[in-house]
Amino acid sequence: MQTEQNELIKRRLEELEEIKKLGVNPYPHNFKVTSNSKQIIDNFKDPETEEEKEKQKENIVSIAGRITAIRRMGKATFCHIKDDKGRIQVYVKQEEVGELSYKILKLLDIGDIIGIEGYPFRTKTGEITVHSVQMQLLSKSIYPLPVVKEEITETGEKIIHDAFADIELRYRQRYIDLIVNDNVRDTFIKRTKIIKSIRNTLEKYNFLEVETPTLQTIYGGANAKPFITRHNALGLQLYLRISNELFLKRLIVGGFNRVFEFVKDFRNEGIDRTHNPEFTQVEWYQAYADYFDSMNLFEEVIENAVLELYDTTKVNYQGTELDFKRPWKRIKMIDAIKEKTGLDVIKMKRTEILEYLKSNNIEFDNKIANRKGLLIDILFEETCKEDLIQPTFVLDHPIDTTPLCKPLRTYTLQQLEEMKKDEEEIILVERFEPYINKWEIGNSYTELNDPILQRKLLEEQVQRGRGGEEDTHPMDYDFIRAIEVGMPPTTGVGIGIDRVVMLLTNSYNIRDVILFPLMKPH
RNA sequence: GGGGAUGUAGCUCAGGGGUAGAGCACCUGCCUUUUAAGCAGGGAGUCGAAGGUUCGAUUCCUUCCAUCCUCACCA
Repeated sequence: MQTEQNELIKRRLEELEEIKKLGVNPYPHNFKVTSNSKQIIDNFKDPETEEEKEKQKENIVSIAGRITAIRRMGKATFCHIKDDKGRIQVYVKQEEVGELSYKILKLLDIGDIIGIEGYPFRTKTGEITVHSVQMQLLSKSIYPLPVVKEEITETGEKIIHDAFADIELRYRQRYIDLIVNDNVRDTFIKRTKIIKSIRNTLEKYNFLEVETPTLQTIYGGANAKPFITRHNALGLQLYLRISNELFLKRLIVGGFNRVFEFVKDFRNEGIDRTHNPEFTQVEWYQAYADYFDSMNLFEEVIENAVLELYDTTKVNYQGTELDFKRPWKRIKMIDAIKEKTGLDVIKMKRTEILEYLKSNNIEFDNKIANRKGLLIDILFEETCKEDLIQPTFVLDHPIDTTPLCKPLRTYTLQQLEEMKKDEEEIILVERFEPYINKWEIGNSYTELNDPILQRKLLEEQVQRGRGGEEDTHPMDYDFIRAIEVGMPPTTGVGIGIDRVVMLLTNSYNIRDVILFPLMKPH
């Protein structure tokens, strides 16, 4: 659409000129607001006598908002204006606001922002309305908004006409989406409340909120493809973080015993309904604690957020009732597989698992065919994940799935040494993943703090990368040094905020919980 | 990247080989308690883009672009 050529825009530009000719600044600098739509409606009391009615006229409020509907009736006009707290009807009579103001009003459109001084009253049809004694244009809109009309039928059913529903436009022009669609507004308010609640719970337990770099010279803390960028002055290749894990652990080494950070992570991978290239996580790290402590805190953090929003632990997501009440179900990955398939993967040979995967048409990257632990992980994902609807912790993954996690405490040092020599032996680590509605919504470890093993595991990752495996963890010698300096026993957690918000706001697509999701330019 | 669907007025949509339709929005007029306000009249479109077939394409074909769904990829 060519802005200059659009008839509606042209018309509005003409109106703008007319307003200026009347000596009125269409973009004044300020307006004193003393109330809002919700407050007025909540505080309104119907007068019981004529005397009271007259008295109410002295109760002048000042509100401002955007015009969302206009009904002109000659020398009087009704509009609905929308402010930060909701919507309210305004009644303007020429006789009362004066001829100039009424002339201006005639030049106004849906989308314009006005200030109103007046007194609340109830109309014949029963709507609480501000009877305007003064009206001021605060900002003239020249780009036409979609006009959404609501009809409330006799049965009380709400019908929305001409909703602004084009998904692409809604994402690309979120400012319009927010003006027009109340449920969108509501979702993002809830998003903020969820983040605030998580922060509150962590602060209650004396976690310190910190900030770590987004631009990193070595990325790490997860297995993912990074975005690559460049610092000109230093002539340096940099990465946008895929995780902040290694920095938060450095802080644990540095003596902050409890830290957390809300971060944008960036992963250069596919986009779908649960993945956006930039997404939000909160990670926290706690010294002198293990993954059992993390499970407890995880449940509490999420349950608190749900309670904060809904005063109940039950939430409907796309027709499924999810109950976030603590304690959540806990199941070991190995047991989940056994329950579902009858297979005892610990006893099985690698080749037997391979055979099972193939005969069940489960696809996987051939490069990992010789890694028994990763095959088990795939087997789990393909067979068990679909049943994980209610909040469930899946525990104790094979060590091959991560180089940053500590083996189970049940192994003796000697056992571990022997297991490492035998490729058929599966070392399990103290890791858990919380699943809700089949989605991983986080990750947690009893963190590896043995510098010798840490170095060895990262070196293996590098070897695997050279062998052609994708998304292996890069070497970070400074991180190794930090662990060598000595990290106390520690546990850490990451939560995918976007997915949690999706679940708690009944949002189908991750883009519905990200204000400005990535869109290709036209 | 594979498969499926969609793209027509500011918004929501219908239509269909012969040059474009509705409701709302917009414009003009009437209207001082309306509320999907009403009544009367009017204007508005490169039919996503580019090629091709055809006397003629918004419609059929091809390619491209964008979006959604789905699969693959993504601890």
